[in-house]
Amino acid sequence: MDNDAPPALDAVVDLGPLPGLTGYALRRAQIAVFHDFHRTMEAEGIRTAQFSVLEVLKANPGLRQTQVSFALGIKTTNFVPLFDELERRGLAERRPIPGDRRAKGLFLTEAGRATLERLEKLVAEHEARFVARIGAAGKAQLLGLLHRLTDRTFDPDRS
Amino acid sequence: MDNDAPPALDAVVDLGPLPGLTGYALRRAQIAVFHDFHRTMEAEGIRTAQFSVLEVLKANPGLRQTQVSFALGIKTTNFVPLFDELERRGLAERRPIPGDRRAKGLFLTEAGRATLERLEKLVAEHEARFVARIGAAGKAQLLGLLHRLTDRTFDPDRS
DNA sequence: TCATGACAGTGATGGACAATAACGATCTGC
DNA sequence: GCAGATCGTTATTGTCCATCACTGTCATGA
Repeated sequence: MDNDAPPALDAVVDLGPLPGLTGYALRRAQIAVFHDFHRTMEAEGIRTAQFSVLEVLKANPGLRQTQVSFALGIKTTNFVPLFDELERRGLAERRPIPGDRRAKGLFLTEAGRATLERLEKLVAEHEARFVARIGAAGKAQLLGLLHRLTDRTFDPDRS
Repeated sequence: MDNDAPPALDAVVDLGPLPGLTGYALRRAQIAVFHDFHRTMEAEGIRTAQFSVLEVLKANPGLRQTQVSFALGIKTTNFVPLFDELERRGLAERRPIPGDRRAKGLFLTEAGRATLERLEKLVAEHEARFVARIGAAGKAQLLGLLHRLTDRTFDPDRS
């Protein structure tokens, strides 16, 4: 008897202290949520960072690149190709800023506004799936805790 | 009159619906926590994935690569160089498994065990910083909520 | 006025991390 | 003993984040 058990790839593995670590739990949850987000947005071909840029543009038309990328915690360097893509797809655009020829103001296009409306519906459904899991109260609690964690954990920036 | 105000790079920017989205809040928190982790581990030169592997090995000596990577949600493909590095640094090792010449069992070395003990102290301090922010009860709540979010959001795997 | 330094945006590049495709060696079941 | 699955590996690709170096523009003050 006794085969030594064919190793069962999904055998129960003791993760030790990992499940009790904030960072580990956060990472797993973030992966799960983003995975759902990506699947939700698959048809539209929009990724998280792109979506967040569109939202910021909607709320603050005319901001310069520096401001948008700073607000979202994206290096301006990396922001460039990200926005290039949005511009290439006709969802947003750079316009010259009257008083400063270095800077460029960022705006949604009409197509961008329309697209964003569709996206927001999808995001609402996406979000609803999580509320279904933890309840509205749970979500409120979660957001509160996360904000307390995030808020100035370290100084965010350029020295 | 009226200068149009020098744009103030950290001017208040309206993030629209983003702060209310689970995924956005999670991402920001995760970045903050990992940033702290990286700074904490900087001296030891250990990254999150490596740490998690070491912990799993400590809790389950002799597991095969497939099992460890599956348990941690890492593709075996990507697991290889990760473990190579741990082996190169003498913290862990692959050993042949008696009944199966394809498979390799993974173990901590003595050095690995010693290192891990130091790491765990650092991680405890790291963790304590967050408990200081949200309290022990807050952390318990947070972990509970995160687990409920994570747990089978989508089917976890291959296929 | 013009030289210097700061600033906005861009390009090129590299590291960490995830995913896919394909392969050699080995095991398993029929 | 052969077909098909499994284990580990290589190679390759794409995304994300970071650093460095550069251009063009501005602002200041000597």
